[in-house]
Amino acid sequence: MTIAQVIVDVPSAGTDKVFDYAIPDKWANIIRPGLRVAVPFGPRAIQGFVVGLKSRTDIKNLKSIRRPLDLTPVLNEELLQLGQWIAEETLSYKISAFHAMLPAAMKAKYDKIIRRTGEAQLLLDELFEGKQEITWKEAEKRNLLPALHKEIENGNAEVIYRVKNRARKKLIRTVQVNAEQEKLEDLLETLPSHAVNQKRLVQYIMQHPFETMDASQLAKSASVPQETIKALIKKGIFKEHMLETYRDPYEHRSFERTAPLPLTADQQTAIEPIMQSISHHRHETFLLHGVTGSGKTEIYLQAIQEVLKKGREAVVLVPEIALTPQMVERFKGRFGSDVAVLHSRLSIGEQYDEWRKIQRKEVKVVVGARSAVFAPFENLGIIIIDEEHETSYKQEEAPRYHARNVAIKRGEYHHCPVILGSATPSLESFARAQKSVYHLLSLPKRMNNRGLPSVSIIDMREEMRNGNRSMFSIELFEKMKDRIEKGEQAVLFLNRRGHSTFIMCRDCGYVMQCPHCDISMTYHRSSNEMKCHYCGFQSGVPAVCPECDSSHIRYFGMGTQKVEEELAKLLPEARVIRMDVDTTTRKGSHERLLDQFQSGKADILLGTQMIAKGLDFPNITLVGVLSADTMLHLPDFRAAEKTFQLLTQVSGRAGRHELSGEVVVQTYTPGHYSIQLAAAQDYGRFYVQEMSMRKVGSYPPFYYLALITVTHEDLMKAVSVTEKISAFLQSNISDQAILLGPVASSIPKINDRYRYQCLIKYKREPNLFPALRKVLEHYNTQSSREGFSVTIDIEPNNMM
DNA sequence: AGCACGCCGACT
DNA sequence: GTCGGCGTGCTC
Repeated sequence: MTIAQVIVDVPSAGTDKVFDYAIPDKWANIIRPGLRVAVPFGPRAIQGFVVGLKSRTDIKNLKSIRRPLDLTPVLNEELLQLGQWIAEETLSYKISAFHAMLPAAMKAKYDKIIRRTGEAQLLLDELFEGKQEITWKEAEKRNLLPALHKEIENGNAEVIYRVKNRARKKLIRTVQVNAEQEKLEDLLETLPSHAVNQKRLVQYIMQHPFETMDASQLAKSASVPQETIKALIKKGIFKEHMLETYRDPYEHRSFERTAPLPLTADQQTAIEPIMQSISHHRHETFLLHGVTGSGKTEIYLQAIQEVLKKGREAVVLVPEIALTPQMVERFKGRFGSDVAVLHSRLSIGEQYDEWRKIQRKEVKVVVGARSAVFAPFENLGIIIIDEEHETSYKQEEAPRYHARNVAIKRGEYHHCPVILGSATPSLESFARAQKSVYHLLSLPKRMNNRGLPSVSIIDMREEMRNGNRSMFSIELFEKMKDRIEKGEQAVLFLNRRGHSTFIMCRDCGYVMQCPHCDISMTYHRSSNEMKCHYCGFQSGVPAVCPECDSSHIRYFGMGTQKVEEELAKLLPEARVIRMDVDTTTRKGSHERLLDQFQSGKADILLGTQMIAKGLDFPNITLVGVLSADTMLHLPDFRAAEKTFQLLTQVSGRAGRHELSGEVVVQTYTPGHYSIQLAAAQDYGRFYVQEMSMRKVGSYPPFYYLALITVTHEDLMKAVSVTEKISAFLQSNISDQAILLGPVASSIPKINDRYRYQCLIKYKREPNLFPALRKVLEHYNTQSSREGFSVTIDIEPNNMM
């Protein structure tokens, strides 16, 4: 007998192991590693992943697999191994890792029903309303559970657990005419006179003969309702076929094919080692450091072309917010229908279909966000990560994996190159390139000898001293006016949405805080409400100070809404588009706003983070950064790096084509090296300077970090558990490692839960991971019911 | 995670 | 005496 080893769909420390199941004979040829199966688990039925087969087991009362949920494995041998590796590296459960690697449609839904088994009885008839079964939910709602419980005990009803497979394929109904011309004519006469639709449809198909046709399209063309077609199917006039199809998110778009562009000398030099690696079937990680507009994408495209020529496949990762139609167009334009696109703005069904195209080998290239790194290709020839420094490549929920590490792992397996591209590489990557762990490739110049935009730094303290209390410096204001007159476009960047960052009482200093989080609330003018950007709590705006009843309430700080208002006042002739989370929540709104801007329906694009990337519009000649300091003062050792990256990225939006660009950076700390060096577009010097800061602070890339966060509703409980964990870890690490804390998190309370944490900085600590594992096992099983949550983040993006 | 089993307080 | 509160431990 063969036994299946199964990882069950229960994310907990106690169940994070293999469970053995017997394979019923009828499934013996189907059940293989990588397949999803429905298995009994305690009283329930749940989903599981087969990870292996074996011939014997010590388990006494072995249960059997109920049924397979797939016909072919959804995870191949490589991905099964990769999942287990991710679970180890990120200290998460195997089941969570498997789910992260698959489209959401593969995650099973469960339902629970009560079915009657006994003979017809008066009471049962009443409970079931004459039906054979009712859902648990319905029984709960109608408060029937106590009565039903008795019937279950008496053996008149049973509880059935069902695993629902959500991975549904979309089917379309097609029809073929299954009747001679004569028969149709007969029908036309015999149909009753009121059957107008059927008559019209028969006439239509007599005039427009066809082989096979999509039923809904036929209904539309003949202008009859769908039911008419069904009626004729019943009469045997049509033969129907259900045809499997894909939900195509780019159905109504056509992409113009592009040919490879001639490479510049710099591009040629950069691409050469990549081509070598491809042709020698060799794994190597390249860091492609190229200034904005230096033509990195063309290198990607030509490297991919080479990979396709060799009959292998390519994965391109792009930050989620940069996955604009513009970006997709570049790949679809070059490789046409060989491209699948994967990102979170697709519906679950669309994601599943794109994934199936990859699995069935109908595409050769995948362009996608973080999770596309798991594309189930079996013959990978290259993995490209564009904007490799982007923090969105690290998943913020468990499993907290970094797509860069996963890509390199897969590159090793497939013996293929991994390209990390950026104008502002993360310090970690650049340091590895310096140590020749990665192979550094540089593109120091912009394409076609276009100069980098000129950057001027404006000291806002100086403006203030000169009596300008507006949010725009004289220079920025004049330049905006100038662009509007010339019909050119400007981009204004502010890393903060809402209207005012906080409101404060001028008499007593009261600042309105979120009652659930330890953070000040942001004023939103459009809805006239105070919002907490952490938990979403909203409340009205106080007319008087809740503390001292004073009416002197002032609005401090500026957000995008406030800037929009100011622009309307100061530059009423300017047409402004605002892009932030508040204006782009609806599906497709992101794309629509950018289209409007591109087609010249606005002069100024005002926005947050999301406009910093990938915008490539020829008419932008001015970029204004309203406050370069907002990020710089965050309690984060990467604040300077993030500021540098952001300023460099934003500046790169200007003057990418014929017109030259200018950038105005407003700041209260003009002397800071991250601002100065971003203005000079001098990555090299920034790297040296920032590395020395990191060394002094014992931060990455000199040390690795592990952040342990404990949350609890009760402050004292959170503190004491963090202390215990910290003491335990201290005794399990060497004196090479540094343990900091316990300290309150930089946001000490979110959603009514207090947050305490400790941080470990380490270099080589073989005992650390086993110790962390123990912490999780202990606190997540025993204490979860006491309301603790303990999370461990290896190499955290931020310390909050 | 769910669910059953089991051991203590407040009711018909 | 029993119903039901939720603490404990198991699920192949």
